[in-house]
Amino acid sequence: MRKNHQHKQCIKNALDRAETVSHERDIRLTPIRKKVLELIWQSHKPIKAYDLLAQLSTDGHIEKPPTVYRALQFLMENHLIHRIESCNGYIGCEFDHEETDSKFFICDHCNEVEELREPRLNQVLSDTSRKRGFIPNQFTLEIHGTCASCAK
Amino acid sequence: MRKNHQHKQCIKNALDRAETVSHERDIRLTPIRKKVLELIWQSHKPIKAYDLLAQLSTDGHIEKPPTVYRALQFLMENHLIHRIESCNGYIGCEFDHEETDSKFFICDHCNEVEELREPRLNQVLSDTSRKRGFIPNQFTLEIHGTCASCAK
DNA sequence: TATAAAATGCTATAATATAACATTACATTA
DNA sequence: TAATGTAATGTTATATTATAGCATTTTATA
Repeated sequence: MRKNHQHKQCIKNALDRAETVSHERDIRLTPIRKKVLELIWQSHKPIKAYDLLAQLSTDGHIEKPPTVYRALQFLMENHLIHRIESCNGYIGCEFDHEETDSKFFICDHCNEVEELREPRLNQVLSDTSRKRGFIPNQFTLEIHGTCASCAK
Repeated sequence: MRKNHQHKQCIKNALDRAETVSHERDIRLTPIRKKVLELIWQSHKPIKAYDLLAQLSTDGHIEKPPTVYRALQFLMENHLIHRIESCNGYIGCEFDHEETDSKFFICDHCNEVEELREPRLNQVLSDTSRKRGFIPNQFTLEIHGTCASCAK
């Protein structure tokens, strides 16, 4: 669990940032998309598509899978969220980046995820690739283990 | 596509190695498990569970999903194959390692996958983790891009 | 051989994701 | 502002990936 962390503010920052980049890029953060983004930001644990679907549904109205998958696709294309492959879940993007990289620490105790931005690491990954004649296009790094709080 | 590569020999090496470690570790490489491993080694592209299932089935007998998923689980637990998360597919393990690391180059043109063993990279990943107070347990790295053959 | 453990067989179903087409909302410009 | 094209959403159906649970068979060993 993250310490020293005002999560309400964290959510607000994320949504504000999303609004900002949407204006900048002239893309449409529609109510559905914004709601999905907000639900994803409720925690720092990856959330699954069908959990989002359940939370989007109300007594009067049950959302259908394509609704949430389309919103997820939009949010991923615009680098506002990432998919955590090893969890089949989705997480808010913590950085304002354009690259498609996806690098995370995933705590197997509390399930929280922390995004990793480390230019030096990207450099090492690039170098390692090129040394092998491989032209990298996207790095997906998922480091499972125990986070600082859980290790105490 | 890999060059300078005698794939029949490559398959044979892999299966021989599997036999050897099975004896060493006193685990049972049963006919089903061996057949699945052999099918996985037919290429260096990740193969999907239901494609394996189809190939295991004959005119007279259709295999059921648990059969293949159990074989896959056994092979993964014993580090004989890896799951490529970003492809929902399975690939033969190219190294004789005990760690649970899973590090790959994945060519988005020919779909071939090459496993990466690079102690220095592991060191960097470990260091980066520990610097953040994260105790790593398993690295999953999937580098998508263009392989040397396809780049020519 | 008797027995326990491991492996396999089998049915059903859960969990994740997309195709295809209809409808509605929005943006642009005639 | 009406006409039009594009983007977004609604809806139904279905594809894909994976596991639970229990019965039966095989294997290892007492």
